[in-house]
Amino acid sequence: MTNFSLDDFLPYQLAVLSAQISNEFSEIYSENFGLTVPEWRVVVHLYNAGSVSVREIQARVGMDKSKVSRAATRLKKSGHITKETNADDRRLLKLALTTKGHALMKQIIPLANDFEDRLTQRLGTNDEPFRAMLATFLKANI
Amino acid sequence: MTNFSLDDFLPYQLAVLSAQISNEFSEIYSENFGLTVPEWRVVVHLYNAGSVSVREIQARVGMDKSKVSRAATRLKKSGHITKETNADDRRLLKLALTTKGHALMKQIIPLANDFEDRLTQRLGTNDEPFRAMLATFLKANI
DNA sequence: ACTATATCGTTGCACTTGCAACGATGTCAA
DNA sequence: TTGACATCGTTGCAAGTGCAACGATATAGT
Repeated sequence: MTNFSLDDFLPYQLAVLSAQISNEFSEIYSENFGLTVPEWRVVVHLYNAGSVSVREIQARVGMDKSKVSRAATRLKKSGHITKETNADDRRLLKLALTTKGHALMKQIIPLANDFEDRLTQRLGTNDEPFRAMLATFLKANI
Repeated sequence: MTNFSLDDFLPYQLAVLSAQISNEFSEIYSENFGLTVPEWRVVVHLYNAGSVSVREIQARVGMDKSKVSRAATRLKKSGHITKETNADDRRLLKLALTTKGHALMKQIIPLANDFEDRLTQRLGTNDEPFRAMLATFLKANI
């Protein structure tokens, strides 16, 4: 009697869609540059925000601080970022891109933009309401 | 010069949105019924499809077969499903809900529907184009 | 100055994950 | 029938995850 179709269930649909897209995109920065998803997020945020703490990245990109910390450790080892302690508050770190990290971003950004263009075409969501909904939701939930 | 905002990047937006929703919904079946996400997906599919193999679940709900296998092991231990070998092809399993598993679904379905209603209200996506896009994309990519 | 409390980033731990390899079973061609 | 190959579900393993606990540092009240 009671019917329920997983295919039509919005949380499931979003999960599948998101996982699919995330996998496709991660191939770009994984295969070409050896980055993981958390590393990618950290690098992007540093590119935008300059020198920031682990805590700030955690708050802004929705990752646990241990995830940020470990991504930062790997990124430092690979030479893409530096880690200094903040002189004003020595509990804080100052993460920042190195020249190498910056060069990396310069390479990835065009690829990311291309990917997004192709994606919006595929989804047919170049029109605004969908994107506006996403932006509103994200701002409301961060 | 080259600018790039993670907040406006569609794959990132979808990932955050999906993770947020998935966490919220998983609280329902996790706290109330002790299910994990893979277990939930297996149970739902069995509820719809009756008796099916691991392979079929893997194909239909987008999970690795090891994930399905482990979820099935846990679900059998908790008494929600049975595992028999298919007599016609003894490589295959026949997974099926027990009475207990069926009763579980009867309890969860209303909660899932309520959750989805509240979610579509929150997102303001009760209108069709967004859902149609999702459905089209999923069918095209499975 | 001193104690209690809060915050920051790291780490230990148990758990999950994806992937490859495996044994078991089935298929098909010679 | 036999042998080569494909498919199914499970498992070993390395890596990633969330969470709690920790040491180090800062803040506030007395």
